Amino acid sequence: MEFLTPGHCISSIRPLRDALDVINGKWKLQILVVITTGHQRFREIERSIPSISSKVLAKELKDLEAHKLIKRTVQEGPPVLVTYEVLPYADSLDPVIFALRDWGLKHRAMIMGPDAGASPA
Amino acid sequence: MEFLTPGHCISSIRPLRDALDVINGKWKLQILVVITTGHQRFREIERSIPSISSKVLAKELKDLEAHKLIKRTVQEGPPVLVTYEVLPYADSLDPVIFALRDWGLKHRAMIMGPDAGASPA
DNA sequence: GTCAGCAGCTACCTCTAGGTAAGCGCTTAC
DNA sequence: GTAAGCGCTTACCTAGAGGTAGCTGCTGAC
Repeated sequence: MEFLTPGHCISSIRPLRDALDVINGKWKLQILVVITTGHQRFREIERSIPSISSKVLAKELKDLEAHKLIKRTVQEGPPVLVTYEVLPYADSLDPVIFALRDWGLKHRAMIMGPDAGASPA
Repeated sequence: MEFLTPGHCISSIRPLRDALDVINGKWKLQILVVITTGHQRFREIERSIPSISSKVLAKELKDLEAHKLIKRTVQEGPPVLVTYEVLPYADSLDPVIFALRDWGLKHRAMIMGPDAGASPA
């Protein structure tokens, strides 16, 4: 880590805090992934994320919308439909999601040992 | 995001959760960065991270140690010294830290507008 | 009529992260 | 002797994250 010299400490920490302030909690990135994979309806998203509740989902969706990461669209009709989609800006989070996902895979492998390639559930 | 098709949803989410379970909270990555930059002593780390308390720092350091990300070394002497250093395994988190840091920078720039390059504090 | 689905919202609770303040035993410096 | 630094620890508190349950008004299927 050549760029991380003592003097640059604060300048490395502040952006980290900025990022963590936005994507904190355990749900936001998961929700982004799920919407990206094509689940655009509220109930659909809810069912795609194990053990999330509708209350939490509603709150997180509002947060994500406030941060300009997703867009909520209401299709009027007699059956009112709501769809969520990720905004282009959310794509900038891809490196974060990839890095986290990769590390999660490695970490699980390290904890389970090399003999546990694909654990169920 | 070509790899993210609906069918692969769960397989993308689980690693994400695994990772978030380990580096949750707003402090752990910051602490790793600070130790990496050469601050190895408790008080030093504490002073390097704005507004962290010794209580929280002590707890987070224990967590990081339990996750095999840092090592605590006690140098006996009459003045007992404790040093913390990141373990090689923690380097695997570099991509995560980089991605987060970069995104934090971009995000701040986007929020502040292009006219706010380097804000004070 | 009844049940299910849609997209949430409300009220209630618990649990944890985290903040505040103080103090411990030790050592060195003044 | 007093103050300050070291590496913490304890006790107390608040804020918010998150879980549980049930409900709304609407529509469509049986």
